[in-house]
Amino acid sequence: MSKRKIDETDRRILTILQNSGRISNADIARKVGMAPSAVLERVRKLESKGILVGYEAIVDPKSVGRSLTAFIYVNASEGVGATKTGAELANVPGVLEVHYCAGRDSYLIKVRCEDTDGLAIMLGIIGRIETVRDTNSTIVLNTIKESRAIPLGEDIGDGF
Amino acid sequence: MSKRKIDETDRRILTILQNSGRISNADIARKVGMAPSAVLERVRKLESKGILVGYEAIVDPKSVGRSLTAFIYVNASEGVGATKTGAELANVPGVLEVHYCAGRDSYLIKVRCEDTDGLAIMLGIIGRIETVRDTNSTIVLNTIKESRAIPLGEDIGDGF
DNA sequence: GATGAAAATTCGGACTG
DNA sequence: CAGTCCGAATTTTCATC
Repeated sequence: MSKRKIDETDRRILTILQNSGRISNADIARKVGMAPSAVLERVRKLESKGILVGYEAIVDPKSVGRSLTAFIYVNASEGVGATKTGAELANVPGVLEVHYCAGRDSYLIKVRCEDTDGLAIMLGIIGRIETVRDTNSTIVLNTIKESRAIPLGEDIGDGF
Repeated sequence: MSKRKIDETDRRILTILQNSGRISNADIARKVGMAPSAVLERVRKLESKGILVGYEAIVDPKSVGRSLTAFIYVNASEGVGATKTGAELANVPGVLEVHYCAGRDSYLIKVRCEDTDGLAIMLGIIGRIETVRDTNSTIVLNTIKESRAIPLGEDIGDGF
């Protein structure tokens, strides 16, 4: 079995890639002070181990007519362990995240649409899912930070 | 002023990059059936227009000791328009998203930590921010979908 | 589209724990 | 010896015309 832990070099590579996913392999090598071939080997290994899952370009939502962000609690009437509602929610266009949450017995989803009219349309689509009982929306006025980059300082990711 | 609207080719390029941000320019060109130079020119233009904001590698949170995702409503006692609390929240390690929300007069933040102990530590840090009144946490049991990729079908991104 | 420069990729061999 | 790194050779891509 392969080692589970990643070392300091892996952390540096991952941090670089999290912040600029399209940087060239040669540039990563320069930054970490290693040969490009060695860096590439590590990246491939991180990918095959499932640590590096993928790469996403970040599109400005406002530029493509998705100015409004909202979080919606979706209360579902399905048996514990059922995942049908979650899968259906995930398929609704504009639904970016679907999380099943403790306590509330419901899903928390993150959506993007053009405006409040678009949100109303989405809520209509969601409300028409058979297992959905009701929804509770929170509209985002202003996003201060939005990232997927996980801090990888050795003190944080590893230490406790 | 440059054109605000993006055309079908831009949408195809953006969709490809959203799903595989590290694909080579030549491969994009093959997929859209254009010359690499033309594709590169479009990508550069999308970047300079602020439509393509950046590129992120996606790291599996569980692989780096961040298995627990939680959403926290943070109630702040600050004047309308003040952004200090939001900025402070954004600086807390493990806080990935900070949204200022309508209605609740509070921030909704998304955090990742190792476990419930780590969450307790984060809540302590957040609670120590002067303007923070109280917090309300929702722990994620299971994430069905999590993406930043915005659907760019012409019907959706453009049509209404 | 062509062309020189740069980068990605492959692979054998060396070094290390 | 398994894992990692280097460096040279080859293929591919990039950037500029």
